[in-house]
Amino acid sequence: MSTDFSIAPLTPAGERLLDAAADLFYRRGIRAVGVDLIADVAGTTKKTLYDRFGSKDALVALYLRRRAQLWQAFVGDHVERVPPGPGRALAVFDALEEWLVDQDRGCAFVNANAEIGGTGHPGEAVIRADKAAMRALFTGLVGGDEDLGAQLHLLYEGANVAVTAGGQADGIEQARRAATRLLRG
Amino acid sequence: MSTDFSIAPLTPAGERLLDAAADLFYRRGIRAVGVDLIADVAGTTKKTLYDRFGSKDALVALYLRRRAQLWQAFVGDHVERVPPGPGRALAVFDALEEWLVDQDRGCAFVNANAEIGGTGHPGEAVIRADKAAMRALFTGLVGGDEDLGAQLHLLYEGANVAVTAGGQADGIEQARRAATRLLRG
DNA sequence: ACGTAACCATACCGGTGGGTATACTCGCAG
DNA sequence: CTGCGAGTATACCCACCGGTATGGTTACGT
Repeated sequence: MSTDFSIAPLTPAGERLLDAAADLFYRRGIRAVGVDLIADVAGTTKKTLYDRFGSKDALVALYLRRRAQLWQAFVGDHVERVPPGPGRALAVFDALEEWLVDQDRGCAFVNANAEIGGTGHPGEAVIRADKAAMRALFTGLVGGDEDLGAQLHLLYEGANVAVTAGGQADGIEQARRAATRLLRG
Repeated sequence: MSTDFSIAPLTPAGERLLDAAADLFYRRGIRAVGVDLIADVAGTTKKTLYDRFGSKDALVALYLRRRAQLWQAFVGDHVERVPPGPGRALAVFDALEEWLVDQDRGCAFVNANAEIGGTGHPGEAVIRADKAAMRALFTGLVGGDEDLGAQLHLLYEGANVAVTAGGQADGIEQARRAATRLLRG
């Protein structure tokens, strides 16, 4: 299970382009955002975009890879601030709650999958890898119990959807409560 | 909570258009499908499409409304085949499993939300309503316990995502097991 | 001093997007 | 027999899509 999606260093304009693309792709959707707009927002030109990334698809894949890195670092930090034990699994839900304050369009990977799933797009592998990583994270936090890890992961994904697409304000709190009950065995 | 999205009767060409649109929107995504293609697949013309539906947005909203009706009827049938009791909540997961055999692109509402969420699109209300209906269904099936209903709903949404975007083959089975444990109190 | 990588500006390409216009045929109800 | 709703066929509109071409300006390493 290769989860190593390292990102090569970028030139300044390339960095600005990826920043702008990430923000626009997440907030408006991938197909809804054209390369002209990305270059505009980044304060550069389409030429530079294609010089750096080669294609829109490659830029999309890079956006997803970087997003996976950022989120996994974010949730990792949250988890490590809690003493080892069952509380660490619950800390993932705290991390999600905090993350969603700014990122109110839900899971970027679920959203991207809606647009590029089943097309052979280079970003699909990144989506799968992130979901597998989250499941593995939960499994690790509960001492290797793969069933329990998978079930906590379902609550995590469900909370994300319920809050975002369903407008259910207490989705994460409910997920935490259900997780607590599952953790009690 | 208005969940009444009745669908007016359609002319024959209108029916074919809605059928074609529903299939294409679900399988390829909303923005990825143009009105020309829809008219083509339906064996009619763009003119007729606009005569019947007025705009692509209206057609999308209708697609979502009809999809919600179909799914809720499907899951309702499954539930009613099981004797009253906790088994009925588990039957929803059986329904989902069966449904996903053909509909392998996951939840149409989650996917649609990825594309039109936050844009003021007429379809957004349908998405929210379907999620609320599913939560209410679970709550009703467990005798009105809103917390338990919401938590089962999270497992349902999570399973849908894990199977589709995550490629997790046993997602529904894990959801069933977690649900069983939550139902045991 | 020279090459080169990074960047900017602009124009262009074919294809497609949603949506409109015109004009014609059919079947049916008054 | 006339009017109308449904449908067909085709052509058109402008905006935007992803992607390319040309040509020029900096700054830096050798």
